[in-house]
Amino acid sequence: MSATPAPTNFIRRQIDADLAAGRHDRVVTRFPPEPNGYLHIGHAKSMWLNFGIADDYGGCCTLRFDDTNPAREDAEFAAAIEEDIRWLGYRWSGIAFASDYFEQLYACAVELIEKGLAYVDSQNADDIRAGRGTLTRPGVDSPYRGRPAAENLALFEGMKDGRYRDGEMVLRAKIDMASPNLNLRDPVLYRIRRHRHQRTGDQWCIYPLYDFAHGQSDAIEGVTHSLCTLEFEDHRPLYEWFLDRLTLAKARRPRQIEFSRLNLNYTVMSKRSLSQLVEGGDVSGWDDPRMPTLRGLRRRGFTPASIRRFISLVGITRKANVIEMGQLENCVREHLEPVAPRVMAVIEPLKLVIENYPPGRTETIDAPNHPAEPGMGARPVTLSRELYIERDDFMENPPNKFLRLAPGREVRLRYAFLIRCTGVVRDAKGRAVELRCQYDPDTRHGGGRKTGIIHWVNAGDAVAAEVRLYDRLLSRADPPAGKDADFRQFLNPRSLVVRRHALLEASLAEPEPGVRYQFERLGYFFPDADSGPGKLVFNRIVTLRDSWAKIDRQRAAGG
RNA sequence: UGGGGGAUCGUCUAGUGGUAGGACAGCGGACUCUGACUCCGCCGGCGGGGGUUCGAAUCCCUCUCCCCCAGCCA
Repeated sequence: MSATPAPTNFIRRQIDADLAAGRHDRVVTRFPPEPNGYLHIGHAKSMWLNFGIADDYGGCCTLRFDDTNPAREDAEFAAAIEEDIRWLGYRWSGIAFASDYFEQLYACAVELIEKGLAYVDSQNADDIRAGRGTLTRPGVDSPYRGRPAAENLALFEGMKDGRYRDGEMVLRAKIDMASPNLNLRDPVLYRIRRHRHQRTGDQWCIYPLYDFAHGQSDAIEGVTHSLCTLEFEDHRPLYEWFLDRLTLAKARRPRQIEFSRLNLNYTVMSKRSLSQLVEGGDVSGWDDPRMPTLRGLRRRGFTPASIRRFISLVGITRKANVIEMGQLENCVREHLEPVAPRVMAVIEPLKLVIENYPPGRTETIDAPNHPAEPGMGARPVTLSRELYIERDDFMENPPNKFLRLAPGREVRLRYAFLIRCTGVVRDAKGRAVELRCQYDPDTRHGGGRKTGIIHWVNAGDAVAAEVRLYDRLLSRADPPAGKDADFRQFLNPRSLVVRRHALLEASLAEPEPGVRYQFERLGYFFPDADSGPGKLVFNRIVTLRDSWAKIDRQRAAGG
């Protein structure tokens, strides 16, 4: 067992310094999703950080929904988010909504107006955009920038009271239209939006924007460290600009610290891209087992612990990164290997008849549920004259290192005896449909491993099932990312392979709820939500490491 | 080409003037009734160039490359 790396990072060091300097005497963080979609594994990084830090420092972490844009948000998303957070294993110390603070935020806006730091702009969106300038050219002042405070106050109140049309005017901070930081070029604080809000209903027709709501919400909640992703770095001066000027919680200001977001290769992570997959029908929904959403990972069979472990391994820095999917896969293998009960299942069955095994006879084998954990017990497995093996475990003209079955070759049936292939029954097209074998009863407890070992199921009592084999969503590790880039052309056509005629050993007729099984030699599997009485559907969470596949690939590549 | 960030093995990450370490991947081997697991070994890195210093991934200068920002989204 390797030593767990010390869970330190630049953020924790900053917190240590803040505590040492007496800037704060406790630690308060928050996890602030917008309830406009489902959580994905990138959010897991934020949760790991925010909840983890609060926990380790004896502080608290609230769940705060950033619900400042009623046009995009709804209560169903909020409920789904809560469910996903709990599933991942995190518990919030309190729950809040930015909309809880609408009244206070409004008061903050009034305070800014009174101080001459905000004004109502009657330009339309296009004019505001034009006036903002560009990356290299400064903006120009709005013709309404000089409105006296009293007029702004009256206008803003009118906005609140619904006396103007949507988009007719906005409230802007009066900062600096020539700032090299575009966020400081008189950012919009409030817009008029007549849209029923999931929580406040029709009480408001003006809504604050993120930049104005977030920092103040942090301050109201007593957040000490506001952790967010790197793209908000340029917003920090604005975050602080408000805090510097508002009477709200001036003494103990939250500190915003940014870290880089999580990226995984062979998939996409942005809400935009994920929506495209769902809307384009490329996946079955937000919980499709191929999706990097928490719901997708959950349905696939990933464990919360493996995801948390993954995040802890990946670490927290400010560097752009793309983590290898293999890292995540390894984490779930690492979790499941010592705990997953072993069973035998044949995904693509090929019939096998043991010619010298008496018809009608059966025997029962006690197969251990785990090779290294006797405490996990054993289950009975039936063996008889007719079995099914994996089609891949037979090859007519095997290459050198093929340790499986082939005409004339010998192999061990897992937990049973050696068999030798003595004949192949073929269909009209010459495809093998049945193997004839002879077994050697004296090899039942043979020691040492001299042949290959293959798994099998008994024809008489095997259970039918559908098995869904998942692979990476995309065929390309680094798909095009931009707004107009079409990553969908790189969808992996084999990201889902359905095997409808799999056969499982009889013990799997009623899978234990919540248990991830290892199908020996194949991978880890979990019952899909589509499973029901009389219909078994298993998802492959991840394959086992497979050095034969590697040899095979090399052979194919090298000729 | 304005501003803000970032560059350490293939990938992620530790390091904060004193032997560049870990994880994953890869390669080789041992073990094995899972080509699994486990174990052992190997491979492989400080973006480039200067400077300071007894000593630099770390400090200074310079160059290069990468990411983010022009929503009344978050």
